Amino acid sequence: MKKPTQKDESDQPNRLPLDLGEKAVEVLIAVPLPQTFTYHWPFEHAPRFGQRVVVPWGRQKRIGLVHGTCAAVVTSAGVDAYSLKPVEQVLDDGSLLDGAWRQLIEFAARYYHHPLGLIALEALPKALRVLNARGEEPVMVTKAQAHADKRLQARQTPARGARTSADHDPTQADPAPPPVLTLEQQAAVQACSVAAGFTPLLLYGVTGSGKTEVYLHAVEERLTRGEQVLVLLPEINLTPAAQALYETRLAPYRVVVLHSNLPELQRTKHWFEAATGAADVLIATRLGVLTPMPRLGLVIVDEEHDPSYKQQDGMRYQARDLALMLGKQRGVPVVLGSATPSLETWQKAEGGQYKRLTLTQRAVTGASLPRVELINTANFPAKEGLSEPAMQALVSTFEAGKQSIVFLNRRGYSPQLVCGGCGWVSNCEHCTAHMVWHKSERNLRCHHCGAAQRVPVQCPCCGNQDLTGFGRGTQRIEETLAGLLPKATVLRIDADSTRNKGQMEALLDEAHSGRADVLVGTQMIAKGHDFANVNLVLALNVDASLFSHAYRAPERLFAQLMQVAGRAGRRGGEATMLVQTRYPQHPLFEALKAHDYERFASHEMQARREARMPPFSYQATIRADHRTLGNCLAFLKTARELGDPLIQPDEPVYLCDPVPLTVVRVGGIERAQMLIESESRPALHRFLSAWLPLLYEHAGSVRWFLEVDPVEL
DNA sequence: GTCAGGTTTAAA
DNA sequence: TTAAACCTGACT
Repeated sequence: MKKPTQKDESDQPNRLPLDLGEKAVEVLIAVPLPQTFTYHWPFEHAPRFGQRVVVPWGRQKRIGLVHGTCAAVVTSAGVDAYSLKPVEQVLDDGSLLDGAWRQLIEFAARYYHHPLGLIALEALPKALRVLNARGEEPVMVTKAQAHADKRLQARQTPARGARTSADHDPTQADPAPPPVLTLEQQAAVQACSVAAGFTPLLLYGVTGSGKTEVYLHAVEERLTRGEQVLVLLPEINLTPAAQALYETRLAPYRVVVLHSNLPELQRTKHWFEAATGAADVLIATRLGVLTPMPRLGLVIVDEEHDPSYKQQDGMRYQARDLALMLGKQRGVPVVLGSATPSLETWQKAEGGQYKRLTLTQRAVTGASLPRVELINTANFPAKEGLSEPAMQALVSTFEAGKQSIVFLNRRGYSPQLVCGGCGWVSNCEHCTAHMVWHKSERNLRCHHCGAAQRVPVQCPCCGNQDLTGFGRGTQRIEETLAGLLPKATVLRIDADSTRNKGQMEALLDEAHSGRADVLVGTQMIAKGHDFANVNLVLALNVDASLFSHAYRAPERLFAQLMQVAGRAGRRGGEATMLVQTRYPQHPLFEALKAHDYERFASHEMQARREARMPPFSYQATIRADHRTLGNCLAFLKTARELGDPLIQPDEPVYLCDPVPLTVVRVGGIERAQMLIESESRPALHRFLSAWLPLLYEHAGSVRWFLEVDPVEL
């Protein structure tokens, strides 16, 4: 495929520049091509950046975004400048997409080497980027603006610190008065308010130290200045509680939420409110970082270390990194909050590029972090997953009227079903993975491709009826606990039990009300929830992550364990966390016992430095997908041959051997990848820019994509 | 000869 | 990304 470079005027002597005055526009279209598309502008009024237009596209029509005007057009291959197709319709009488927004998406396109048109249009709500059946769309901006003005008028200008809505709503019980800030919290809030211009701040605080209170005060302070605030959270699950809290505490300011599970209409409305400036606070998951916010004054990234900030398809961006760029471009402070910062962030804080605000104590007086004890499974073998001391602790916690959390990062009943006769295992026919036995749903499910089937009554291979589950997931532990504590209420919180709308809230309600005695769950229960009565945390099945060949696995495990530990003892009293492991002497546990993130970080940082791993080097991967692994590897091999001559001697870039992914086949597609490394970020990017155009020409039927700063290798 | 299915290509 | 054109193998 010939890939024309936009406005490439070099080496094309026989092409005539054509003066179209202001009569041509460049339009962004949602197609995976790096260039803009040029159209004739037949209207009297001038085009504006960000206006949506309807343009002919092949034999259909598409919505595009005006990206610029061009005075002169050079005809490029296949395009006759005299027959530029005209823009058919202008959908907006203004534009909500300002220069600041443009800067951010242009940065994202450059940094992630992803087509600008795709990024720009995918950042808009669906209703604004997809032509409806009638083929015409209303003119939106005036309407949105009018709506916004109405909202602004409806909101009485609040007195500083006013909390009117809570006072006036008789249906609502009096909320607890906001807690008094500790000195550390006050200092952190102070640092956020004096921050002027782009200031990256790391709010480093142990779990329960009241980071949320710091956010609330910092946000409120920005709101009184008439600024907007963007609050990013790692998971959709965390948004309802955050919304409720921000709404009561910051009333009557307007708080809106944006995430991918929101009904389409809501999403459009909230986006408009943020983009027109009608909303004051936007609480959002990673996709929120690309929302235009005209009065933006502060960005908060809560749990900045969380891997969910990394988008894992399409443009594979890291929302935390884009949030920092957003802050830099807009000249506003960015607060990154975490008890266990990512090593990338920690390195910047240690180096002084980020200002560190530390909260060392739990905010509730008398609340302390749980005592961490390791149970060596060599000495106390586990029966049905639970060792003797673990069972005793669960029983006595229940008898004392306290709640326990059992953390096991694996859902389903058993990770595989095996035949006692012939050794058959429940492999997925589309993936190199086992199908997980879901006992309560009575099926086998592949967690990679989603395939499901009934549980066979007998072995499909030898007919033996002796089929047993191998390994334990949350469902099986739930069953075991029900047997161990027959009088207790055991609740399971994982992706399966919270699948339907409202289920998560219902389960959390029950947990908070105290009706539940034991909560079994995956990492989902570890994140952000403020359980008052939990005194025991039991972590199971952690050993796989200790020696995983994925180099970030220990970092993730440590963060998860610190996070679940933080669910215990939030309202005072002695709390305990038990970890079942065969390797109690592992240094990760030493740091965990001391609740010492810094020790863990410096140990891990040293290892990364020695291995020249991020953050001491910069990486990208090329992934290749095809039905046959051979084609994937062949493409990557070609890619490497194309890349080698592009490497500059003074800017070393290393192309590693192409390798199949650990899970080679998913949904019948085989996958392989090649790692590209450099100790210089600019060198890496210069190389990628030169290299990628060549790959477009050699892909054939292999599907490929680039990932910058990959998290999983 | 027709049909279903996958693959390639073009889009201003 | 999307849709139509193009190609291939299976089957009446």
